[in-house]
Amino acid sequence: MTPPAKSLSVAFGATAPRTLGAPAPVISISELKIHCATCSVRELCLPVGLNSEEVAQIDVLVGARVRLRKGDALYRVGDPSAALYAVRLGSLKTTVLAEDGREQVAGYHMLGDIIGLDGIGSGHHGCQAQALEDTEVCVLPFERLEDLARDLPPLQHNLHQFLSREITRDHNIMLLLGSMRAEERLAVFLLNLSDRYRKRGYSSTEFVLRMTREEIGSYVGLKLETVSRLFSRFQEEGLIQVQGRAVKLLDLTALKRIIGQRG
Amino acid sequence: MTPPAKSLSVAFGATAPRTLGAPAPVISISELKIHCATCSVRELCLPVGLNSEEVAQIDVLVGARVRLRKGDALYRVGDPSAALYAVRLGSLKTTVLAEDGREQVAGYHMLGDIIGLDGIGSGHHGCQAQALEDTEVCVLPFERLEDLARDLPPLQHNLHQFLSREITRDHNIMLLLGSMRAEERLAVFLLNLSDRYRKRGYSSTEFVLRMTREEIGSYVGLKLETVSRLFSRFQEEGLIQVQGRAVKLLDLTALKRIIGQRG
DNA sequence: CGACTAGTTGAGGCCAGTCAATGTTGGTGG
DNA sequence: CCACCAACATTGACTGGCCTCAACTAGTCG
Repeated sequence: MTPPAKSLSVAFGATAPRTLGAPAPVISISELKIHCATCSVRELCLPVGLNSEEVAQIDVLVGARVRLRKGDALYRVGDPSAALYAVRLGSLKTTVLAEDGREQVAGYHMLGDIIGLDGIGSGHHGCQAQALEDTEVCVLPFERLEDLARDLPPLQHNLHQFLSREITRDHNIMLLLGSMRAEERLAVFLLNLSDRYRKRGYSSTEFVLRMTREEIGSYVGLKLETVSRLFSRFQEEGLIQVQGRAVKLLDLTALKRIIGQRG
Repeated sequence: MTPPAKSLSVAFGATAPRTLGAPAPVISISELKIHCATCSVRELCLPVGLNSEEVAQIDVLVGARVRLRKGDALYRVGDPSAALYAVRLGSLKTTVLAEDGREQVAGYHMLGDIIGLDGIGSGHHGCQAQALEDTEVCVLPFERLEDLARDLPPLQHNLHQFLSREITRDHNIMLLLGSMRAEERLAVFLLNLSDRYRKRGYSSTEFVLRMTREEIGSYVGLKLETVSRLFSRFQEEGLIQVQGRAVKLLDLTALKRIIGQRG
């Protein structure tokens, strides 16, 4: 349909990252090939067994890297969706916007996460992805991904797994938002982060939050003051230690015990 | 991999519907072929243009129908996931379960909806699907669906659209649960139902709810008493007319105006 | 240094939850 | 056909958890 090289730059033109409210976006697009075969996050992006020949085929797929500075948007609501993105470095938040301007953080994404899955259906993004710090993502043009998936059943299955897992993840957040008390929500949030850091080889008990209290609140359906108060209370109770965005989880068992406790 | 006929009954053995709490499930599985080509809900299940030859191929895919009686579970949390299901008749709810037993309704599904999308990733269902009335679904064995999708790019794309749309839908519910007031939530719920009935050729202003107040409440993050009170208030204000589960929307504009109004 | 953003903490209010009593509906069996 | 029962729904009184508003502090960046 579209010539391989060209389609990529078209995709970029359409989904050009830009600082919200800023007039002229400054983005670095590295055309230097990053080979999946030597990429340190490969086992996160491509979890099931692909042999080296198959990985080589995926290498062809990966169009380029995009570098984002803190605050830059990778894509915004309504942008045409032409690609998925694999987080190589840094982290992002995705937010859904209501018509009246209300914002809901739909997810926080770090190393190895695949984002942009929501745009495939309608052809344009239903949410916005924004870098929480300096960030790098690999671009996976979706049309090429579909083509390749037809030849590589394991890749096809992988893709379905990513989509399906995202649905399961969202269901769990719905459970949190729909039926948990403030305490529980924050405990779930912290334990979830802990788990994800652990899986990536970082400390699961000591990390730096990349988002503000307000952003945390938006994610778990609370106001920023409530988040702040709960952090303080958890600290008083010896569950955690907080110093601004630096968090240390002191008592994982107690945190887990909070979840499921009725009022 | 698995012989076509056998794999189907295996799938049924694994995901056998059963009444919750009932000792012996009574399910009707009709082995009679329903041909997609003559199915009245085809344009809902298969939205993009497939030619008649391609539809014939999908016919081969559809394994059987499952009949469910009100209350029967199509699948439950933890059941191995081997198929997607297309709703041919009736309606279902899907619910997520917390470890402590709390239940959150994740969605209501009617004519033409595809469910079971959450199970693909992990290989087992992360939620439970239960019939709200007498219901019939078509079984789409997932392995065969993946095989066929490799030969039929439009089908492949369709599948991705379904998965992606489910994600977008979930994001919108997260927005609702995370940042809307009770009034707004119920207005969104009613307008969403209205819209879906309209798209299916039913009245968009007069319909019968298939779920209890408690189930509505679970879906939108409210208690059943709050749902009941709001229905009464909407009626007093002339927005709707309620008689048990029969609902008539009298003022769609006013209902839409509710959404986005800050406390 | 001043302006700004992010975070903490307190006082008070309100929306939705809780508890409880009563009404309504639909299915079942005598 | 009607009596009965269980599930569902409505409504009221009260409570409480989280939000709102507001003051203050701590960093950060030009």
